[in-house]
Amino acid sequence: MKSAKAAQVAIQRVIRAIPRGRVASYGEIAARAGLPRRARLVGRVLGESDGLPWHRVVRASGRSAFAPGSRGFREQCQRLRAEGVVVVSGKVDLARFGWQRDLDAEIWGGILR
DNA sequence: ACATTGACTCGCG
DNA sequence: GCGCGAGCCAATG
Repeated sequence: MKSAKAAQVAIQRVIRAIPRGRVASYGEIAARAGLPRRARLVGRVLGESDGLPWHRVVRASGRSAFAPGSRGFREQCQRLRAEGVVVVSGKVDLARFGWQRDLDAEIWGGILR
């Protein structure tokens, strides 16, 4: 049973699991929800559901999915910075704040060893 | 059933 | 880094 509703629930669950101070891409979320190639579906669910940490979801490039300067764009940058995420030129460094691509430990571990 | 529409992604130039 | 085109797929009319 792979109903659309089941997919929606799976996606919501994954998004709620994104740690504070971290971000994840649409494709990443879809994959983690067991729905490869469903990035657009993630966007749809975000728009229809509320109560989700939508601001922690960005494009694969690290940029916001909202148009630069738009309401949602500014709101997202603001919320992210509020939880410690560094946003440079409307972009997040996935190597440092990406959820899955958590190179943080390895990078610093290597330098500070 | 067909066409359009995206909070997307990737490869090319 | 930016624009373009192609691939993608559920929802909508």
